[in-house]
Amino acid sequence: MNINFDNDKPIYLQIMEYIEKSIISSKYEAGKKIPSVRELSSILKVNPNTVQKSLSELEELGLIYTERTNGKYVTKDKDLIIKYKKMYADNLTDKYIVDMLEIGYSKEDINNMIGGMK
Amino acid sequence: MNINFDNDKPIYLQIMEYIEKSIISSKYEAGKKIPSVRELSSILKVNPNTVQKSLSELEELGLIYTERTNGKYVTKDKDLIIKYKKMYADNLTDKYIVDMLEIGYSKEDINNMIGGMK
Amino acid sequence: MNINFDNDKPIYLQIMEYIEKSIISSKYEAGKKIPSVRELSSILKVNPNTVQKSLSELEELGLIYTERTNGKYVTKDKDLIIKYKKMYADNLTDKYIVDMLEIGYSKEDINNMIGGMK
Amino acid sequence: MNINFDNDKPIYLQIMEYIEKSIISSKYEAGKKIPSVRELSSILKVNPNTVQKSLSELEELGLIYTERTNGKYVTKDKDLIIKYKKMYADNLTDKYIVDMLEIGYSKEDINNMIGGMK
DNA sequence: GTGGTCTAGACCACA
DNA sequence: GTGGTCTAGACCACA
Repeated sequence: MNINFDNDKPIYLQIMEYIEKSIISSKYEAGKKIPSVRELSSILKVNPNTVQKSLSELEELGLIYTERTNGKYVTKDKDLIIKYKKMYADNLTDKYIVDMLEIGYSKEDINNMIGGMK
Repeated sequence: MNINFDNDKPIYLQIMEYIEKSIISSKYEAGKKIPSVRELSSILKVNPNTVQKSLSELEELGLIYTERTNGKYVTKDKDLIIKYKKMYADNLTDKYIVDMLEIGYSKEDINNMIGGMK
Repeated sequence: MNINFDNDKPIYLQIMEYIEKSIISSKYEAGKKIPSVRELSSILKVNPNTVQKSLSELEELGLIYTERTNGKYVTKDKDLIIKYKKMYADNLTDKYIVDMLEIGYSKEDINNMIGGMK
Repeated sequence: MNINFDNDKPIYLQIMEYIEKSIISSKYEAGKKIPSVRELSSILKVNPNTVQKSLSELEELGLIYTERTNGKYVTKDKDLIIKYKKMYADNLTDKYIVDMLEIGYSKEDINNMIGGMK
């Protein structure tokens, strides 16, 4: 479960997305503690400041919260997680379809490609 | 036909992708002249150097070529354009499916979402 | 260890060639860090952007690689360096001989001139 | 006897060199008329102004001269041509040897490469 | 008018 | 401190 960082996007955003995905896919479960900044920074081989920034962003979204001196936790609000999960999937899908239409594929083409992947 | 620049990605890459899409969707046709650096830079409201960089990258891919003092043209090689179009669509599709699977959707879920969009 | 820039050739190409020569002659050794963009630009008295462009070209050749926020390094692939060295020498030699033949020197003349330099 | 123009060098210089070579190799003979600006520009597929500039430079070197309303001629001074030929060959040879030494070839290596070409 | 190169200099992400 | 991106703007070669 490694990140292959994309040189063309800020690392902190890529980490943020990585953790968001871990939450909405229940890899990090509601209410459970997430790895410490130090652990994450050593796993991901990035500077702790960078991890810190990613986590602050997620805290603003309400997906994690901090217990002082104790660590950071995934929100207990399962509905919120589900809401973000749905938003995330809808965004992916919309963006995917728009991109395909823009380069000249029809909805039927798309259905065939997706169906063919089964 | 505007670009809404995404702050989290270099502008030159976004322009590059925009023009690549214009080519593989035949908005810019094989062998035809593309707008000059100055035109593009004034349409897109970016510096000519930035456009220049985007176009250099596309030239490296072989999708455009330069006629000295005359302008830049879409490649005449239609097969190459088709190849890039196919690659582009495959990448979008693969990435979309992997992303969806990673956050916990099944292939059936995906088919439903895509089918539902019809 | 200076470059006398030739007015009739883009500076970035001359810098590129200068660094390529430094690498294939092992002045810059495999795997070692090369001077930073800022250092080079101050040594060579050119704009950092110009140096940047030269180094991008070398990166495309695979002769150097970038470590994010850390610096640029000569490739560790010694075979690649040797390959470029051989190519460079072969090109020089071929071009030299063709040029000499074109202006009317025979192979024997050339051998005499080269031999005479000993 | 075509020129493959090198994009990285002014065309007028490449043409100038091409004609200089034609003169010192006696392809254009001493005292003989050289092709007109129009002919050259149509052969080389470049703008007449560009050819004009190349010829002016050669005229400054004394290698050609203009007969008003009649055309341009190679100098009648055969010694001058020989002098330029020798200079040209010496320059090529010096530059070649310096380049090879700089990337780490010995004089012996060079002799072997040149000898091997026989 | 067209592309290409270059400079001065700012600002960003990251260590 | 390190590389990367971007702008404003100048100047060049060539048609």
